[in-house]
Amino acid sequence: MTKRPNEATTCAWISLMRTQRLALSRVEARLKEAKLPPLSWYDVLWELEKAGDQGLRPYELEKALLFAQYNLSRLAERLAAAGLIDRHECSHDRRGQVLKITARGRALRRDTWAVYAQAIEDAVGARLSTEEAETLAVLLKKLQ
Amino acid sequence: MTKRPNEATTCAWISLMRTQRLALSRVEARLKEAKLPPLSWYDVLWELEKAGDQGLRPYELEKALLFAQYNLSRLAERLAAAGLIDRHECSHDRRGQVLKITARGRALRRDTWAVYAQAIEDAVGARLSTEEAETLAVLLKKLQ
DNA sequence: GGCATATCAATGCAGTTGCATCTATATGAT
DNA sequence: ATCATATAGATGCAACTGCATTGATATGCC
Repeated sequence: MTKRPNEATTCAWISLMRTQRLALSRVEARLKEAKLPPLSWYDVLWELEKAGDQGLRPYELEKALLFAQYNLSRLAERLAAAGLIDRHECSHDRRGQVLKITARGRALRRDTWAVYAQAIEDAVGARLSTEEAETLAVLLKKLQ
Repeated sequence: MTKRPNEATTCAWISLMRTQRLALSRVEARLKEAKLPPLSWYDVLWELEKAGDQGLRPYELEKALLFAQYNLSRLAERLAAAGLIDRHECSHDRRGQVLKITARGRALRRDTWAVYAQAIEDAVGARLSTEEAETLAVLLKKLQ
């Protein structure tokens, strides 16, 4: 069945696209200003830090972060080149590898978070009450 | 003053980033499936169609669509090459130009909307009540 | 085991984006 | 009018992304 979006739906769609772009560009600008790497680096480092010693497989990161396979492959290459992660052989699947964060990676993640947290607070926290933020998150999750 | 984002704020931030990516990729996939150009083309064509006969200056489009100047410059080049817009000299500002949609451009915009509208309905309309969509739009606009 | 199929990750190539800069013209101050 | 500054838009180059494909291994079926 085909059904046209109503006014509210279209308006929500447009707001979603615009707001995300605006908010993201503000936050990315802060990171750049602080000479920190882009958010995608943070996202990978944080996932790996949470994963701890056992690390994560690239395909697990792909799913967790919604990255395209080839993008993650290249991002991992850059992170490894920068000494922020290590790529280990995977013992029980010789096609694969295991990514683990290094001490340098943890340090950079921590430094990035200092700036990132403030930027999130400015972009979101300062503009919504706690209750509004909760409502927003709930509504957004319905779209996922 | 520095203040850390609270749980709700962080959660809203993450949902905003993830949900937009997911929703956008679903919609773009539909367009691609239908062999239609990407959303950025639609956005420009629609702005120009709304602007009517007098067209719009590139810098006006930049502001309306939050495009970087160089991106719009190149996008306009591609749209013009595809015969979807015309670039006219600007009578009262010889640095500038005026962009106007062509008949082909209008036709493509219309065809794109048929698919786009359905995709928005599936990505948003089908997942939220009208009231929820309105609330979502209001909350998102507070972040702009 | 042997083969067909699926999954993991890398990569060549083309297209796009970001950054910095450039040219041309407009605007404002004197 | 002259000059300094600001704005409109284009562009060279490097980085990144998307697409399609590849190589390597794993898994399921007979």
